[in-house]
This record gives sequence, structure tokens and C-alpha cells, in this order.
Amino acid sequence: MPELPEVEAVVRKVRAAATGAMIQGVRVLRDRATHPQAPVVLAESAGQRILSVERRGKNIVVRLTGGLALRVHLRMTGNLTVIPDFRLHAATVRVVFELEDGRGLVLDDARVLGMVHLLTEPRLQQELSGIGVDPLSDDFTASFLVSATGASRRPAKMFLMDQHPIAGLGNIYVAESLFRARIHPAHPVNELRRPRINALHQAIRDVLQQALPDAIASYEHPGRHEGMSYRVYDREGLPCLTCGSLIGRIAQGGRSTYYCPKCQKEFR
DNA sequence: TCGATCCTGTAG
DNA sequence: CTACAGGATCGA
Repeated sequence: MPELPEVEAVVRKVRAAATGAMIQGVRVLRDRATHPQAPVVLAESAGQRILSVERRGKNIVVRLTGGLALRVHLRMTGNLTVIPDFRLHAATVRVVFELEDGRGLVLDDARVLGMVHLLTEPRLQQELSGIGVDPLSDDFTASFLVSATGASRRPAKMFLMDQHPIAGLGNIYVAESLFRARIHPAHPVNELRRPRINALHQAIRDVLQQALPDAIASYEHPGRHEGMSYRVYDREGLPCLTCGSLIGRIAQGGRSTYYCPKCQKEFR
């Protein structure tokens, strides 16, 4: 589920539900979910109160009293939610923070690729130091993109997937952004000229901003809602919504990239 | 910079 | 059964 809009939706929901809550105890049901940290480390969060919930790229930071913080990453299938009764949780829940009022803050993750760590403030800063600019922040400008791409010959898709320069994009929204900017996913970023950079910058903002309300809605009303549909992502073999050509799929870094072979030429 | 790897679930 | 999945890290 989680790219920037989905993580933002999770953060807003957990923030509203759990800020101020007291953690009474912790249960790690699957050790892998705290790896490489020992599960017992999380026990130190017992007796602490939740001060705030924030997003840094695709990371979730839950600040606690006592100078501590939880760093949560959802990876592919994770979800962080507050449930009414910490004793009644889904089978795929990996970590349970038992709240004083009986509710539970839980990491639910079928694939167990997600993780939660308990860190001191300095350690947290250290771990998040490499995280790039948030594409919805004011710091994300076309000029920033120019300097960030710099002399890198990396394919556009790879550059956008890398969380160091820009933090929060993933496989879906990278595909959507490149499609809107009409940039071929394999095109080296250092060859993009200012008009393409401008288009890419705008495309990223548009794609994320349009996805956010949908993400919030689907977390607000779980259950009935058809899956989101995209302009290119997961549309291999279907007609391009712009030109009618068949959407193609290539592999980059072991992941699928969807694109329109006609709209997204080797563009400068 | 690429490929393997961490896991489990689901679709074909 | 195989292929693939909205992510990231690690070692070669």
C-alpha cells in the first residue's frame, strides 16, 4: 500500500487517534518485525506517552516521552493502525503496543518486510539523516530537481525511486509522474533539459496531490471502495489514455515499469 | 549499479 | 505450479 500519500493517510489517522495515549506494554509477535533490533528493546517504550506522529518520506516517526521515538516503516504491505481492543487483532499483526485505555497501536504486515524500532532522539536523527526532500514541501522546486539530478546518468525511474534526493515516491507514482511528464523511464536524468525538468516537477506534485485525498478516503472508509486506477501503472497491454498505443512493461532494478512507448520517447 | 534477499499472499 | 507484489538493504 504505502507510498507517500498512503503513509501520509496512515500518519493522519494514527495521529488523531493515538496522540496523548499511554503505552502500557508491548508485544512483539514476530521478531523479524524489529530486526536487526532485539524485540526486548521495544519494552522500554512501556510507561511512555505518545507525543506526536509524523512522516519523513515513507518513514513514520512516533515521538514518545522520555526522549524516545518509534521509527516505523511499512515497506510493501505494512499498515499502522489503532484498534479498539489490543487483545483482538488480526493474524497478520506483528507488533502490538498495548495502550492504557485498552486500545492497541499495531503494526499489521502480511509480508513482514515492515519494521518498527525504538530509538533515542540522536539515533533517530542519525538514521533519518539520509532522507531526501519531501516532494510536497516548499523545498521541492524545479531548481532543486536541476541540482539533484546534476551529472547523474541514472535512468529517470531509478533516480526517482532513490529516497536520498527525493523521499516518498515509489513504483506507482514514479510511473504516473514520468507518464505525465512524457519522459521515458530509462532516460538518463542528466540529459533532461529545463522544460522536461519543469514538467517532471509539476507532474510529481500533481500526481501526489491528487492521490492524497483518495488515500485518505480509503483509510477513512476501509472496505468498500474499488481499487484506485492509474493512467499507466498496471496497465500493460491496455490502450494509452492519451494516444491509444498499447502500454508497455519493462523491468528496471527487478521491478516492473509501465510506460507508453509512444508518449514517452527518449525525451529531452 | 546490479542481483539476491528478506517474507507471505494472491492471481494466473 | 510460477510469477509477481505499492520497499529497501546488502554484498559482489
